[in-house]
Amino acid sequence: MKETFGEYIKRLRTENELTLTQLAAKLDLDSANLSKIENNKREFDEKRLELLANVFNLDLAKLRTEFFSDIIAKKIYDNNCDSETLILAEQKVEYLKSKNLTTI
Amino acid sequence: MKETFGEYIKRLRTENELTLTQLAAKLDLDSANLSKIENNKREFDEKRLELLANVFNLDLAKLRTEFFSDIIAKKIYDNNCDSETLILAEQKVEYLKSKNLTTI
DNA sequence: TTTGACTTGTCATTTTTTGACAAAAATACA
DNA sequence: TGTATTTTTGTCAAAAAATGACAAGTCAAA
Repeated sequence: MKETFGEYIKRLRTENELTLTQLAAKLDLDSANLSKIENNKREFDEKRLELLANVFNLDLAKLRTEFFSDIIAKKIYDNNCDSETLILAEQKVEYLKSKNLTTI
Repeated sequence: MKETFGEYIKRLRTENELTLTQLAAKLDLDSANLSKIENNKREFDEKRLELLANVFNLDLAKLRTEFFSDIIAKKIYDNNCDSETLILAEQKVEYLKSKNLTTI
């Protein structure tokens, strides 16, 4: 079963026997805020992905996939989007690629 | 072939022979900003979806699907996310549903 | 009951988004 | 042509959202 990005960080942290304070320091983050991230009450900031990958020796590309899939899942979930949304999104990605569009 | 949400609005507008100014007024929006939306230089604001549906007599649910798929597609595209991202996202949506999680 | 680990609440600051307007560019058309 | 209309682009103050920081709370183990 999948987990949220916050739960993923928490698992990494506990498996590596780090306290919130210890990991927060490595991520240049307040431990209280890291707690919120782990409990899905704040978002992890994209700019810390590389740092996170280094701390736990993770593949950055995979971590990015975890991260962005999480953001997308939350958007779908929070807005009660129907099952077609992701299918349509995939088509639109292809369209954007084909047009080489510069979006906002 | 799919189109962006902005292009979709532009098509609706021109097919219905409205000027930017005319449609912008109906959407309570500055025509200059509507132009930017149509040209993928600004985002359409979710709060105007219902208004848009009314103006062109569209199904709001379908319009929402168009809208959110667009946002997701742009995120994927802008961040060069790999093809697994959407698959993972779908799994995470199921996970969120199963846990009835309240996200941010 | 003290200590360390974690959680929650709050708020000023920073960052991002939005609305609004001016002006330039493109288009239509007499 | 010249002029009116439409569309696009640039800019910026104001509004909204995200972030960092810190205080104070709970909880569990020693």
